[in-house]
Order: sequence, then structure tokens, then C-alpha cells
Amino acid sequence: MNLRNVAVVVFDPVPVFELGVACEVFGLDRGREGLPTYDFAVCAVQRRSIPTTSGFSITPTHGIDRMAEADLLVVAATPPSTRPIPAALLEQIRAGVSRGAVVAGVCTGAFVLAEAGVLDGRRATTHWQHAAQLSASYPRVRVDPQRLYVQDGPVYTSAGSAAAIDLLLHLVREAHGAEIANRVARRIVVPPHRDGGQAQYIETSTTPARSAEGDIAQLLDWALEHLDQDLSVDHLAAQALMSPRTFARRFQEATGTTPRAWLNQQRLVEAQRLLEASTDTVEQIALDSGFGSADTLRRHFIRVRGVNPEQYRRTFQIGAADSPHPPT
DNA sequence: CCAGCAATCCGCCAAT
DNA sequence: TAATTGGCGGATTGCT
Repeated sequence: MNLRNVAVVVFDPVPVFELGVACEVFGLDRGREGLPTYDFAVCAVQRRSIPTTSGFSITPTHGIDRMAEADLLVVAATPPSTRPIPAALLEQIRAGVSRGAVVAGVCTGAFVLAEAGVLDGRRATTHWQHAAQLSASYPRVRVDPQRLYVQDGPVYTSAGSAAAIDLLLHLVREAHGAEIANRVARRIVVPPHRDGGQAQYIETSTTPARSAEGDIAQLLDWALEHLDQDLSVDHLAAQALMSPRTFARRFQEATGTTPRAWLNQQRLVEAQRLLEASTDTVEQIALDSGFGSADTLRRHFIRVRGVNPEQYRRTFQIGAADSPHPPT
């Protein structure tokens, strides 16, 4: 994916948080830190002062014609009152998909993508409060409210507000690799725990935070530092001072996945980083990231990324453009 | 790609 | 009594 030019579309009222996330990830010049820079624009149908969800107003600098230049179109959350959606805007979205751009619907932005028709037959998610309505209004969209974010081809959607971060970082990872995505994540101080390459498979937690989450969070930090070691469930449980059975339950509650699945995700992200940043052999990288052998790493890699480690490395070391797209 | 085998996961339940 | 714990066994996953 070539990702240089990003356009965000906002409506009335402008969702402050979602717009802020997009600005934080794509709208700041971090070129001095060796991170990618973007042509970034906030667009709206009418270039006038638009009220936000929090009482103040902003004035977009661009109209929706600006969307035609973008590699990535981010559609911010839209209240159901924003109807009808201007035909010219829907046309920009359809045209974007046709010419190979990527579109991302954040939160209720999925409704706009659905209205444009680019979600027909595709999987998508949205804020859990609106999932039923999305499904009812657009029967051709396969709504999965359990995911933090969902990719289907060039169309991405994310659940509630905070999942926008996970989605946009995922896009950064696809375009620029795990190393860059991790650095951006660190820069905006997002904890790495949901930052696995497969965060879209983590179920959104509806259970309230429990005190045990702190213990698990500590353990996750510890495990990330020791990925190359034998991290069996028994070892992890001992480290967390719990019985294996209780540990497994706590882990589920805190992360939404099982220990093994989480470890595999984290190890895969580490392997990706090493493939990009080092010239070590795949065998060595497999050992350093905690996979028992190059063969094991290869199988996990193909399953998640759709290409083998050698191909992935070549893509990122020669041309920074055109990252492989995993089949969905 | 397969087979053999170990680790893992999860429902169940007795004990706290 | 209600909630939590943790051991057990069988089905499954997934490693070598």
C-alpha cells in the first residue's frame, strides 16, 4: 500500500476524538524522527465553520474534491441525523475504491461507507450501539460487532472511539511495517498490549475492568521482554503467582484471547520488526522472537500476513511502497 | 503434507 | 448461600 496522502471527511457535528486520532497519527510532521510524513487534509462538504461534539467549532480547509487525491480516505463518525449524505461525497468514496485507494470508516462512519455501497457483501464493524441498525439498514453488509476493527479488501471499519487508534495504527503497519507502527504507537503512548498484528480478532470487552487486570498487564509487560524464552502457560502462571487455571481465566478476562494466541501475535509482530530491521537469517529471527524453528515462524507468518517471511522482508527492504495485502 | 505426540483450552465440579 | 478457586479429563490445537 502506498500511503502518502490522507484525507479525513467530517460532518456536522465533528467528532472531536475520532478526528483527533486521525490528526495524531497522520496529521503531525514527525519527519525529524524518521517517521513518515503525509499530505493531510480535513475535508467537508461545506467549507464553513462546523460545530463539534464538544461545543466549539472548526473550519475545514478543504472541500470534498480534495478526496480525489488521497491514498487513504478516513470517514469520521457521523450522527444518524446527517441524512441524506450528499451524493457527491458518496461518489468520491466509490471513486476512491475504484482507483485503488483505501477507505476507513471510523465508528459510525461505517454507515457512510454502507450508503456509498462499498460495503456490499463485505464484512464490517461499527460501534456496538449501532451494530443492529447498520445490519438492518444495509442487509448486504456483514456486520460483526465483536471486532475492534475489520478489514475486507480495501475497506476498513472500526468499532467505538478508541478502536480508531487500533485501526489507524494497523493501516500504518500495513503501509510502513511493524517497526514504524510500533514507534508511532509509542510516540502517542498507546500500550502495546492490543498492538498485535491480529488486534482485529480481539473481542471488544464489555465486562468492567477488574483489579486482576493490573496483575495481567504487568505480566504482559514482562512477557514482551522475554519473548525468546519458553513461555508456557505454566511458566506464565508461576510468574504471575497464580495457578494455571486461574491464570488462564484472568488472562481471558483481561485480553480477550488465550495466552498462546496472544503470544503468537506478539511474537509475530517482533519477527516482522526483525525482518525489517535486521539482516539475520529467518532461522535466527525465529529463535529470537520465540518461535521454535523457521518452519514454525513461516507457517504463522503465512497464515496472518499471507506471504512468507522472505517475501515480506524483500518487500520492505527494497521498495517501501506496496506492502503485500493479506487475503481476507 | 503427514503422523505422532505434547501442550493448550474449556467445561465441569468439589472445595474453599 | 453466593462467589471464587483450582484440579481433572477430554477434545482440540499445533509443534516437531
